[in-house]
Amino acid sequence: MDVRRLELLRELAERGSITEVARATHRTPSAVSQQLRVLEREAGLPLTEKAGRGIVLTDAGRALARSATDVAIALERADALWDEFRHDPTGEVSLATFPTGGQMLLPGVLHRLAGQSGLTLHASDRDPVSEGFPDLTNDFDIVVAHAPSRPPSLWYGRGLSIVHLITEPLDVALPPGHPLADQASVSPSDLIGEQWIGVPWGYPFERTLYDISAAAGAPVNIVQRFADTRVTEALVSSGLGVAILPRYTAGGAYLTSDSLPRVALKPLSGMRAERHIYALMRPDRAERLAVRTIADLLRAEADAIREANPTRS
Amino acid sequence: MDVRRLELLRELAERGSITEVARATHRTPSAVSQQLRVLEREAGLPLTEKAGRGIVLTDAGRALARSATDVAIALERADALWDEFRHDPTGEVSLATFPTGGQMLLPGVLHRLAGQSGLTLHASDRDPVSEGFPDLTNDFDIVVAHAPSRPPSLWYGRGLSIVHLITEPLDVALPPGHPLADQASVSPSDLIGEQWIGVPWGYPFERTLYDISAAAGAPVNIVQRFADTRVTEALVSSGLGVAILPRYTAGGAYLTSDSLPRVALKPLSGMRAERHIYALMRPDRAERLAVRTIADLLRAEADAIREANPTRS
DNA sequence: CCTGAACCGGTAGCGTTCCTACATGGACGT
DNA sequence: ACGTCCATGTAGGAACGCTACCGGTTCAGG
Repeated sequence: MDVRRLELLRELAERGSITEVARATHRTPSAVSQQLRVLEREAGLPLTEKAGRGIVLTDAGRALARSATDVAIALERADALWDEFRHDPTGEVSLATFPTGGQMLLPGVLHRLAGQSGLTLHASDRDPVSEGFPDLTNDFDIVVAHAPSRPPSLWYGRGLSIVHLITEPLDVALPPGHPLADQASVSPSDLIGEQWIGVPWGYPFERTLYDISAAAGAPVNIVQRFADTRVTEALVSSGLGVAILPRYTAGGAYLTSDSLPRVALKPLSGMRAERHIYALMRPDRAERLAVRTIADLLRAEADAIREANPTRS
Repeated sequence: MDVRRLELLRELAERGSITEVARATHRTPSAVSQQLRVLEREAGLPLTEKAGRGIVLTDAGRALARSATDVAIALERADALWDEFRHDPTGEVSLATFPTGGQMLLPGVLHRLAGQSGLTLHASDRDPVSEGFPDLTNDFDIVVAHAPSRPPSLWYGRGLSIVHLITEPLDVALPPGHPLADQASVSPSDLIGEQWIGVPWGYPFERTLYDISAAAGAPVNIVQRFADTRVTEALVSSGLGVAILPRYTAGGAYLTSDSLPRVALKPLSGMRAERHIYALMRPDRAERLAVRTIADLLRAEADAIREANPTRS
């Protein structure tokens, strides 16, 4: 039983097709197929079965793939151990984040990282359009994701390592001269009749809009829908409506001219409106010293942001 | 970082010399040396250093070897998992035991095993002369050992898997017509003045003789010393002295003629006299389904023996 | 119904890897 | 000083895993 073969089985379990595994591991599909065939012969029972054009794992195959994860974890832990012996968290770490998460965390992380030479972070942003955001952990060491509720139950089933980074309040963004802008906080009933700048269907903050609607007992009137909070913020700033925006990322430095007015962020009273930001990692990758270092930096930066913003719920 | 190389490092940590590792893994010393050299180059720091004719591991080498154990455990667990999927605890298990341990447990275990075909047990006995009994775990899947005290602290340091099988009382063996043979139990002071059949220096029960001597406040008079309990028992049976014998193994069926009288076993009162019997396994080997099956049989047989002998402490 | 796309699997051949056989060199004991 | 033991180099051979290429199957669309 070879570890490399087990690793292939594991990739197959996570990616679902031999071609995808081949692409991810820089091999030919034929090579992958051959190795899996050898593994199956060693196992003595079928690990895959045909399903249409592709194949699916049998129960035995899935179980074996799970144990392959434990092997990978032990291996990466050994790797990390001797990295520690060299005091050398060197290497490359890839990171994917949703846009506002990167905006909030990456500047600080990269500044902290400037001290640590030899450790390079390749970050890129992805739109959290699809529900398959956790799938990115197959291709990135760290995936910064967010969810409205505390434990994203869907993620646990995949055995992902989950690090909670920060809980970010979702505020109501108002134009500067808005009547409600003088209040310390606004309640859902205050907002009846407002025009809303929302997000596209299925996007993150939609749930909060529903909650407001339910709490106020009146529908929210969504006149525009944008995925990019910069657009939303520009519209709110121009007095075209109100919106839900995350507290630590809205009102930032991305307005082109300093003379332009910003938005007023007001906490929502009488209801819970927040999003939880997590770092997701495949458990084997989470063992790498370089990955753990970056994860620690992310958490440190998130803590700094939380402390710099006094709680005014 | 290859698993096979890590495994070699682990073997080196346990066996101490490249030649021994080569012999154990059916390779040439040169091959072992080459692979360790590659591993060292990958690690980027020295794993071994010369010591006289041989080599010793550096601290880093030992640490890496420890993590290699975790990898081996994960691998064996995967192996066992798919054995379970096939409902097939097949394979060969090697076992080493001290003589009376084998006498007590092996007949029952082998009978129980007769039902399970495809699983073969290769057992052999070793004299527990040396202190290096746990070293046998390198060459045997299961080592049945005994110790006078509860947790043999020396064994824990090696990270061995330890399964407690049974606590066997150590009784006083008396000739059938001996004056004390009518009592339910005998105390150390009862035994003052007796002639003892002991064990060679450093052998298991010697400590109990010391304890008796201390409790009685008088020295014990050891006139003969034998390692084999059959000899001891034959002498006691002939009225040539008394001895300490383990309750479940003494008085057995190994007297040649049925007409010969046996010995009377009397519990020692007023002091603790017992030995603890354990199954020792290297943790990776302990994961194998076949090994676990045999270990379970050992424990079942030990439980049966304990229940068949009512406690009359 | 036929065609094209997507995917899995088989075969031949090549490159890499890892082992053996043999030889070298240092450390220890007699 | 010599033999022994142990680790470690070098050359060659065998095995393994990959690529390139081809065939078979399934499914969607005209």
